[in-house]
Amino acid sequence: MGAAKEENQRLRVSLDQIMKEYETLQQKFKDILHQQQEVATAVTIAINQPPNHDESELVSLSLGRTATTDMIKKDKRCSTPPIKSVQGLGLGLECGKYEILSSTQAESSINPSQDNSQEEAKDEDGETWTPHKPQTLKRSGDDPEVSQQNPTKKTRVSVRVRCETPTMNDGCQWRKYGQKIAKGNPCPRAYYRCTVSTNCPVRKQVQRCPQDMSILITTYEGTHNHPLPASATAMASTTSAAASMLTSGSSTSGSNSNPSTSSHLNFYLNENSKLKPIYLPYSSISPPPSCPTVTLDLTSNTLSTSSPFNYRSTPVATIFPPRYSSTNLNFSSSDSNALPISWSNGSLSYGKNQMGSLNFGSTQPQENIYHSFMQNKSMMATPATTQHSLQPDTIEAATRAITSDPNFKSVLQAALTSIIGGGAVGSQGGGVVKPRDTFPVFSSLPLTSSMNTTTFHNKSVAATAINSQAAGSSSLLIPSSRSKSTSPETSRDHVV
DNA sequence: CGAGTTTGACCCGCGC
DNA sequence: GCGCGGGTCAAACTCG
Repeated sequence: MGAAKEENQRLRVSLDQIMKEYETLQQKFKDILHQQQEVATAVTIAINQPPNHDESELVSLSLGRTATTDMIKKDKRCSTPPIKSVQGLGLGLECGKYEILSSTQAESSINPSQDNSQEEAKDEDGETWTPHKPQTLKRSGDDPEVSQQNPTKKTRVSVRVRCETPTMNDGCQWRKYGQKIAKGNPCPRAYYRCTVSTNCPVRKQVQRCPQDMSILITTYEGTHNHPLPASATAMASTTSAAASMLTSGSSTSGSNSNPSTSSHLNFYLNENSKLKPIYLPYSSISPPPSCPTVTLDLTSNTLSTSSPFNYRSTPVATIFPPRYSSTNLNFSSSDSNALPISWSNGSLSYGKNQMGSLNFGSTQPQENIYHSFMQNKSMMATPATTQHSLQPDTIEAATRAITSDPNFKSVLQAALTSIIGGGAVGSQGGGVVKPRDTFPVFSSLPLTSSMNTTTFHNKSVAATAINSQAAGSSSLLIPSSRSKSTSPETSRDHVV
């Protein structure tokens, strides 16, 4: 948040400066024009210098705003700096709108992500994993580099979630084709392939985390070559966004201090600033280094009952079918209109109803909350205690690192907006964040007071919120020991 | 009976 | 070249 505020301040200052220069230039231009009018005849001046031409030239100084000419006309001779400053600030806050707009345009015109192109080249010319493939603008210099690094490597997306069921319902149809006991993990690894389409190349591996049996690790690989069910779009979007992050943002940082060490970006959906990750850089499920992997870690295992947001203490019933436990990751849809998407992995769930509202809240009954809480507490005492605790400075450095990565921001933005927007994109006008169930990322936003009651007319607003939040929220933390020193070029695994 | 699961065998890449 | 381990195949089996 601090970084975002500073950036806002910088933008505001620069905008003010530009506006002053603009006014100065305008005044000079007026003077010149006036002098010319005095020297030349009134008729020739009127012909050679039509006012519109002048104004159109001035538009180019508008710092990338939409810069309608009528606005220039309004400002033409009487500048209104305060209003413009607000506009300029609004520009910064609404950059997500611009990006989403651009990405929407990109969806129809630009070939999605690098990994998709790789997979399409390798597998088949199927559809992309998701229409909500995030597009990070202006990173053309990155992707070719990535493609050179991994010309034929498939990008995997691993999702870690607390789930009691053997497999999580992500909306797709899967057929199990094999099972293997991996070395170092007593839990067997199951292999599934997508059966929505007969020749769909997408496969997934499901395995329990050896350190914490309640954690289900699902690794997706490949790109669907068929339209996805609505209930599967969210997961697909998320995973593809994460994969895109890996492929797009993996060439920006410097050298890796430890090439053999995977780089992990831990995105903890957690309201608690104290990070207690279950952090398994060398889990046996980790694929070989030849396969870059993004890990979506949704196993946030802390629960702060004193949290001001308290989103877990406001259970939202009937968001997902009751047959799923509180630790279930559920993308199934029990209603064609409603799309109950609940990542109720003990700390996060979200759902979108017909109104497109967004619930980042617990869906579990109170007694389950207690059990989950106790479970989480116990689990915090076992594997989490083996993790190194983060110092505030490292958290700050990590936050700075993560916020300095535009690829991550855009991808995270796209991922979350794809979830938030879901099927309502363009049709239902977005969602409403419920104040009490507000996802912690939203909660600590400076815009919270308005966002709590504001309909997301554009999913990008939420994306911008996420994006802004990424600048300093305690919900978004990185173990700095890795994020600072590792390079995505040589690090293939990313825990998000 | 068809669809899905199980499970041993097989293939293949990688490290030594 | 060999062994190991991950990934896949496919026949047998189960279930609705």
